[in-house]
Amino acid sequence: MLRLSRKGQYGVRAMFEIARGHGNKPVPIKEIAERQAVSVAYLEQILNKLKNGGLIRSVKGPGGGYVLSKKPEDVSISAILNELEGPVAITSCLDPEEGCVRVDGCVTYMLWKSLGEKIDAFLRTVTLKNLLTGTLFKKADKRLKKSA
Amino acid sequence: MLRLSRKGQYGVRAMFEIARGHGNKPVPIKEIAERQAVSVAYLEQILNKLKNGGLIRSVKGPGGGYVLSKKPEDVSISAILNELEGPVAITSCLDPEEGCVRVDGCVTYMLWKSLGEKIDAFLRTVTLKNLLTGTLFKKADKRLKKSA
DNA sequence: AAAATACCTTAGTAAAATTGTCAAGTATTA
DNA sequence: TAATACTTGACAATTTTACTAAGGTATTTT
Repeated sequence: MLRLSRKGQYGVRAMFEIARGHGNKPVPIKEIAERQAVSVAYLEQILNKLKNGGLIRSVKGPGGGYVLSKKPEDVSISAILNELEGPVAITSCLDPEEGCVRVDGCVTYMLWKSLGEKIDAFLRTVTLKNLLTGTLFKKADKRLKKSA
Repeated sequence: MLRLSRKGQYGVRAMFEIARGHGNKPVPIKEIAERQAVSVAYLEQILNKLKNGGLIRSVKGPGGGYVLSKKPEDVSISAILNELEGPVAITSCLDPEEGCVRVDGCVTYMLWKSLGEKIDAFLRTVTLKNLLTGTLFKKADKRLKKSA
């Protein structure tokens, strides 16, 4: 249950690939597609959304490709998934576009809302930098080093 | 993103209805269906799964219905959703039945695994009792009262 | 200038998952 | 023994996902 769509997964991995090239040359879409074994055409749709969201910029022409708009440590997984799939909304009544039908006495409303907030809070703490360095929990790691 | 299926939502609400009658008479399926505006036939499938999972028992004959197998405080949301939809598996590579294809260097593996664990940890802390009393965060509430 | 490279956009579509319905039962008790 | 209530399996409608296809635009190197 609660599975993330492949689009979201591809998006995060694509952002990771672009982040790897941060500071160097732009990363061409073809290269990303090969690494992920996804078609260029499909990846284009995904990167297009991320571009419209301002997370990446594109450089046209030979030698072109995609570049991060911000530093890797300033791009959270939450931001990426938000752009691709909208906000976390465990139930439709929590979706800003749909809204709750049965207003009266929705006992589970708070449950799903809380869960959604927990999830997003976690995803906001993880950035591309964390993926690059392999340290998922920055603060936890620092604490460990201090106490060691 | 990360939406829970209606089956899961109905299941939790149905368990809530059954929990409300805990200690009294069994709750007939017809009553649950009316409260939730779902067909009896569909609800039957859901309750059947929950019954096979040992979360509820059924009482046949006139005056019969469904009863909780355990006390409300011993039934977590995690247990309910697990029975209906299997374990939390953000990606297919984390699904026990599918497994990971690209074994080498899956940078996002830990990310999705950690997220899944966070989610399940939260859902294990919330029980039907919490829904009944309206106190989602038992411990947090107690702390607040103490410090007040 | 023109050819090559690479991004950009929209429309459509096949497969899979979801969300149910329907029919024909079986078990229990007033 | 009739009424109530649960049980099971098949299957159909709808929606979502995960793409493919096709044509276009922008930039740079030669």
